[in-house]
Amino acid sequence: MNESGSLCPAVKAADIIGDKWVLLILREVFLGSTRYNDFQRALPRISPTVLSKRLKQLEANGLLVKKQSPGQKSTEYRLTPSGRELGPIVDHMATWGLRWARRQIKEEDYDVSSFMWDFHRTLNTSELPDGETVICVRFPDLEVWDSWWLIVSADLVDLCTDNPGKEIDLYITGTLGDLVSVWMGDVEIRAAIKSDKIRLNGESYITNSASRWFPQSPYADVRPEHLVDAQGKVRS
Amino acid sequence: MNESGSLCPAVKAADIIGDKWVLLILREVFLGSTRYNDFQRALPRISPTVLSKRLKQLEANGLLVKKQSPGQKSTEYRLTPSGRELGPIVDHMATWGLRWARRQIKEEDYDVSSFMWDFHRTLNTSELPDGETVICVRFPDLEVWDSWWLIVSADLVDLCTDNPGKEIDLYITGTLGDLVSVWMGDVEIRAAIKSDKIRLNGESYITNSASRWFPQSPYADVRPEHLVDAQGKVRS
DNA sequence: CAGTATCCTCGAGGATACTG
DNA sequence: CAGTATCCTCGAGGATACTG
Repeated sequence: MNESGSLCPAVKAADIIGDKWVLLILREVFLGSTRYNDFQRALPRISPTVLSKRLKQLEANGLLVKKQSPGQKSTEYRLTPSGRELGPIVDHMATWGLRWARRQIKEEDYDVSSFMWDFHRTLNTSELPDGETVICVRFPDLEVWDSWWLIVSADLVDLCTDNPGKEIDLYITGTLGDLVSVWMGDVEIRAAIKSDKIRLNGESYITNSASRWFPQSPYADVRPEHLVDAQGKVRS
Repeated sequence: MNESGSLCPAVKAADIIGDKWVLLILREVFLGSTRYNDFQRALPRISPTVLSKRLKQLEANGLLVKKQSPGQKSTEYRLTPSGRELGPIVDHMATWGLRWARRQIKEEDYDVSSFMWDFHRTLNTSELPDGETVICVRFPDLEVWDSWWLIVSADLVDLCTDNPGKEIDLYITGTLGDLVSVWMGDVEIRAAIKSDKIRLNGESYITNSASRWFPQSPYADVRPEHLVDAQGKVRS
């Protein structure tokens, strides 16, 4: 971006904001992130190099300013008036994504690693018993990365691809597609269990409360149709 | 784009529209372009490969549909409802560009070839005499591409980088920066001539009417401040 | 905490010629 | 007219380790 040398304002604007990461970084800023590590944490696997580069570009293009937080040594990225005026674009993009891109998501987009990352982040720990719960997720349809372990405590969910060697409290078994369907809210977990798409093996006090702790996308209950009516804003 | 495999709608949306060419192609569609060659003509040097690829992606992502025009053999790209909903984004982007990106345009963006391309497209031929007028533009500050020829007739302006060997009716001489300033509307042509930034040599009936035929950006008279008040829409 | 440095790969895209 | 095919280059970005 920014190398086209065009004198047309629209082309220039497309140069500046026509980039996936730029859009997502701006969205994070509007959602409240201000620091380098905020972005790194929030953005799915952006590399430090690319994040650094994009932040510099956003600064050079006058959408963000970098400043020291008063009294502290941490640096903050803040929106300039010019950047702030992109709010409607970012907002509209997120709304549009909710209304349309959801249907665009196809089987080939199901990447088990990013799914498991989302999955482990959205587990409702408060509905699981106190103490440590160890969950093993198994995908019989996959040849590699077919087993994952979640070590759940009150405030932390650890995701492992290697067997941690602990006693397993619960096994979740199902194809990637079926687990995604439930996670996305297209199929209810109870229905998936009933039709034997997903199997839960473990203590009944865990399996019986599945509909309360089973992870779901933040957008799972936002059906596109609802969104249209409600004109809802997007929060991640 | 589209390879991230993310299940987050906002990321998916950024994947789909977070691309310079996608944004510019959509803008063209909103401005009325429907055919491959329309886009090729309107978009500054998009290569046929990239244009073809982006159109396919836009189709695959459900923003455009490709169809045969009835009774004819030409194919048209038309907006789907999903694509149509991106109108506000494209509109806002163009407005934003007008308000902010104009100031972002820096000396290093001045590429003489793209400037001359814009320059030759915006020459007001109707204010020049009937018949052929040959104009030579010279940039004393450039070492390469320092001379350009425009062969102007009523309905056609030809841009050449080689001396066509015709008799020159008018010489325009000035630095790239000064010519850009006038073209962008930051400096009036009469003022530039008065201060000797730009020199016109030729028949007085041409030089005297410079303010009528001298090329200007379509955005030259849209001062950012005006745009704020008027909430104007962008037309290229 | 907020990045930079380094190395490496691969694929995007430019140029050009060609085609139903 | 609406693209495709081919070839080539170069630079974007991933991974990883390191730093004031």
